[in-house]
Amino acid sequence: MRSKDFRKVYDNGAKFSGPLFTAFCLRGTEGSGARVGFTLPRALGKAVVRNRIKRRVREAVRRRFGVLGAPWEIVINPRRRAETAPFPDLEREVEKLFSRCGT
RNA sequence: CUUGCCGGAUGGGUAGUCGCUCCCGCGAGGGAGAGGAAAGUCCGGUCUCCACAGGGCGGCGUGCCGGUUAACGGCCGGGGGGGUUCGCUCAAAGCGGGCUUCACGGAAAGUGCCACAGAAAAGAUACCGCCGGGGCGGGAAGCCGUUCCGGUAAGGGUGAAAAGGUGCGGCAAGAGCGCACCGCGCCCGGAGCAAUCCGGGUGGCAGGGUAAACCCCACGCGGAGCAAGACCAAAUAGGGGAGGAGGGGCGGCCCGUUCCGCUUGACUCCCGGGUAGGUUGCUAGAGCCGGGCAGCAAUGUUCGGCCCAGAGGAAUGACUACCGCCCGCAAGGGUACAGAAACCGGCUUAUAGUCCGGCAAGCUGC
RNA sequence: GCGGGCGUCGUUCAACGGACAGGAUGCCCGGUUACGAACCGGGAGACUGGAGGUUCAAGUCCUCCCGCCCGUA
Repeated sequence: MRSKDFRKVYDNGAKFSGPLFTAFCLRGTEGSGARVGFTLPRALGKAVVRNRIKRRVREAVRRRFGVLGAPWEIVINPRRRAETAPFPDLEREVEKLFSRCGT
């Protein structure tokens, strides 16, 4: 069912591009919690690189999760730069995305 | 001492804040949490399910000998080739040592293929040359030219490869034709479990290469894979069974609403298969650490101690500070290869620094 | 997890184990034309993905790596 959810967000969601990642956002049904998914294709690098990117992005999302008011369903496609970019920059980008969803 | 190359070992540490997965606990809280290769998936097993009388054919794999193991194409030991280096020796040959390397059964079972060159490439062969004899021509003659018949594998030339090698004798010229040494085959004796080695005798010598060409011989192998497999099990559709109206249809008695039989069947109950989903398999094991014993070793065995990730689109982290190590006067920079997916034994490949061993250069000292 | 295929001039395809790895297209030069296209003539362009091995000889056979593609549960 998870891959169906991803499909749904890709097909119907709004697209936001940034320097560190591309995100697809879709307003979820009221009552259910907000959900964020990540995609890490092999093109991003080997397993070590993919793991590191995922953990940094997830940490940034975790720290700014409160900014998100409504139960959005968001899929984030990180770029390769997300591995080496300074963490505050990554955090700022995530916050920008979440606050735009709020409006 | 400094570089470079090749093997082997190792694979940074201590705190703080905020998180993740699992376990223990009523709770507060506590505990555990990537690797030597977790990688490539090149081999072998464990474990599951499926198949299976026996035998033959076929297919795939392995290939000196012995050991080791659950098993292996791995590992250990030994043997035999090749390469390199050192020593013995005036030198060569030879012998011995070190290092290193080898898919190392069979080409006297059969088939195929060996380009070009070359006379000839596999039942050998006579192109040139060499030697003997005959004919013809020239010349006074020695002899020269030419042609025919025969001998020859020493020499030339070709080739990756041409029917043992070197030396002496021998011969018309030659030839293992004879002899010595080396090589090879066979026989005998000895050492060794064996591969094989050593010694003696004997045969003048079998006979090109290729099996990572087909093949022959010996040995081994049933097939799939944890998305294996097992259990629980919605919704919807459909299947089977039981009951079944006061509904529909057909039939029985002459007819029929009363009676009886058959059928259909709303509806009720039960059953199994099974999808989504969930649970399990799932981590105590050919396990790790230390010691003893057996063995040259791989390895085996025994005693004591320890419990060391189990997730499931997948946790093991993010950030900060300080200390290591390397580069730099400093500011500062660098700190490899790389992320478990049922589990285990190997192989292969990647790897910054640091340490150990070996080799090769260069510099320096005695 | 399992099992199958491919890698050759810039591109796309050839090459019984045997000479200088061959076309097509593209590229360059010259001709033709008033100038181009088309056409004609000539030329360059590859150590066959990498490293070893077998063989007298390897793009081809064998082993190990690298990269890419496909099938399947």
